[in-house]
Amino acid sequence: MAARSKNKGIDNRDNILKNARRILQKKGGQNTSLADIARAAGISKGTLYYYYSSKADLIYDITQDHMKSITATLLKTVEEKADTENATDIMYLVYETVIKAKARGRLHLYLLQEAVLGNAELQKRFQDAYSEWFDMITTGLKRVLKERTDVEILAHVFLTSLTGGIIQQLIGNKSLPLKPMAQWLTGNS
Amino acid sequence: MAARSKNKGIDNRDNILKNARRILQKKGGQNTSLADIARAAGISKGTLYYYYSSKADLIYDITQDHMKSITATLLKTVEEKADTENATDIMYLVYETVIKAKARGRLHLYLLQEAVLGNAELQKRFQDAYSEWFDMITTGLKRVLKERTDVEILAHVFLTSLTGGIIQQLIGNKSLPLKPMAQWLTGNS
Amino acid sequence: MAARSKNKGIDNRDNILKNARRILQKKGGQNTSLADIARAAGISKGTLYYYYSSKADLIYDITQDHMKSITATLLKTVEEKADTENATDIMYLVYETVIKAKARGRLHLYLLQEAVLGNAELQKRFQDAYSEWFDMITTGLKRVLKERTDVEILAHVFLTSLTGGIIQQLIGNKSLPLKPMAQWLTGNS
Amino acid sequence: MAARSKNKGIDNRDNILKNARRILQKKGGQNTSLADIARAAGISKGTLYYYYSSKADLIYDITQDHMKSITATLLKTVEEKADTENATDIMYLVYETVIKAKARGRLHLYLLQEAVLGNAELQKRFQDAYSEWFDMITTGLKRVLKERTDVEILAHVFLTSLTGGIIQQLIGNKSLPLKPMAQWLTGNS
DNA sequence: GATGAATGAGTATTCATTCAT
DNA sequence: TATGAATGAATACTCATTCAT
Repeated sequence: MAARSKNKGIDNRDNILKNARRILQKKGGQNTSLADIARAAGISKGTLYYYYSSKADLIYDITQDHMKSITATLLKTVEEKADTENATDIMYLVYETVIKAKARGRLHLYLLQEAVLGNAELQKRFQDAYSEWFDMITTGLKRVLKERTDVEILAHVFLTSLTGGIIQQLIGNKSLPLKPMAQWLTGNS
Repeated sequence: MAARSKNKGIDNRDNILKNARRILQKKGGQNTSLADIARAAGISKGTLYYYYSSKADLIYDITQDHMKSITATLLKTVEEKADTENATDIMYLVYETVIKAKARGRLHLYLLQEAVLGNAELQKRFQDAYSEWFDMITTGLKRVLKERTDVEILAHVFLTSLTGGIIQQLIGNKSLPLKPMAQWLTGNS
Repeated sequence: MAARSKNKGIDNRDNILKNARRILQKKGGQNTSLADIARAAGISKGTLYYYYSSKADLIYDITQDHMKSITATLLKTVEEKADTENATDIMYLVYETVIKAKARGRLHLYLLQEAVLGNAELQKRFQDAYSEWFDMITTGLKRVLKERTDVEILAHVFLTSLTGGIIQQLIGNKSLPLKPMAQWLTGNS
Repeated sequence: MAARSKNKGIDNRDNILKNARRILQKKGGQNTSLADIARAAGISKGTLYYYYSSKADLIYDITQDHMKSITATLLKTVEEKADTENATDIMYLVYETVIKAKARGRLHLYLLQEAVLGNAELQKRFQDAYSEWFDMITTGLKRVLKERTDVEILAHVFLTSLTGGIIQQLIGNKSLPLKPMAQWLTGNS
């Protein structure tokens, strides 16, 4: 829709992106204006519009960045430990790591809202991210649970549960028994 | 905090509530102003404020309504069928029923956002709802899966997965294998 | 302009008046709505309009009440003590009594504003009050300062200074040397 | 509290200020909205907020302007004529000049109200202005009434009387004998 | 007499977006 | 490249006033 990746001033875009994510995580989406983001990035509103032709454009790139960040977290946890740890520990670690990053969760919820509110491009990005994470989880689990044939279903259950866990964390529900849940999920036959 | 359930003009409050939910589900929270809600309810903005002293006040009642609606859906599915159906079918039915109600999901996401954005009253309401649903699910499952001792953990996994499923549905992810997931969840030993 | 002293329900009007003055003094004019006044008087807004056909109408009666209250204060101070005390003490007492009644001063300022903002009836009321107070002061001073011929000018200086003193008190200026000022005013030859 | 004198767009701030004072003097504070002020200044409401981040912020600058204007008037009258005229004439001239500027008086009353209604910053400004005027009057009078030791008390009486005179003028009281009052004030021994 | 319900015009404030320089 | 200035439409909320019962 909007012109993206103009290839000009990539460092500037990076600077904007970093600061935008930082302030969005701190203040929450609805409380952050473009003026706030510009100020956080140390540039003027005019300059912001020089690099991003609309708010939707900026939000798309922020989403991109955000998704990559989650993917990196998953990758680090799943890939690096897949050989040394058992499935339960990995799953628990993912639960803990992803769910407890509350500021990131708040940003996630905000971007979700933007996507759901009719931004088709953003929705596509979320769907792609889900696929990507699904593949990573499946691949990781297959390496540990070699003999199991239900890994894909397990991955779906786990991923949806992970998303739901983020939500629960955001509304302050501290009582989720993440460790037993991880045990239960991997204790399947 | 805000005076609620003053018992005055209950019918009109109901009218407002119904229409507010309807339009919020259709247009999404961020795109709906109090003026829109008043228009949808066929009253003036002034009248809206006669019944609800602030937007937060109105949203709280909408949340109340919304939660009750989900609870009723769950209750109907879980309680009524608990004796005649097996656990897998019940779980699948809940998945389908709750997840596929897309408009309701959009409202859910909006209320969630409001809660997360610092509305403590609303957060409490969400936490209470989670407890309530957890109890219902647990009770229902215990009736069917009499011999199982892991019902509570199963309930947690299922409920988080259910929430995550709502999110996936909202971003247009049609590929969740809900039936196999339900089977997998109840197939545990 | 508006129909006043309808002779019906005088006690109710009195009740409204008393409570209106009380709450206006407490909360200040701009922060007090007719709803507040009705609530303070323990009646509905509808009833308020039954007794007063407009806000201006109510404010006129409040002004009437307020002026009478100041007049009574002046009368009590000037008349009762005119024989036993000297002019300086009386003047100082008036200064102190009128200026230090801060809540009443705040109401005075509010009514003043209303009058100045184009309410001719109210302006007339203020002018009449000034005349009345002027006469009282003059009469009182003449009784004490029998031989003086400049009493009327003194009364004008004193009355304007008194009004100015109320203002100074309202903005928190505590440094007015009221006693020396009273001495100075009566020390004239 | 609010960021003032940002040094940006001083000319436009001046334009806003001038027009704000003009329209406030004409219509009175309660009848003038920010929309009115913007219209009077020939700019949009948005632009008004570009220069003033809140109504209180704008009002503070207007007060500043207004106070300076009165100070300048006083200075011109007191300082320039202090050597050539006698005390009575100076005092009378101040009475006349300050009291008769009715539009300015209306603005004064409005700002007073704002200050009294809990705006601490504004109250401080009024107190400071009183001190400043007091010093000017005292200095001016001392130059003319060299031998007098009661100049400070006289200055207090005169300044309060001056404020009271403004009020009387605002409610349309034309009968104040300013000349005799000035004579009386300087005729003290 | 008394009131609850309804209203509509008005208020300060926000913010994404545009544009001349 | 970069920005300061300007905008207008939108937003939540207030309040004096009306009126049917």
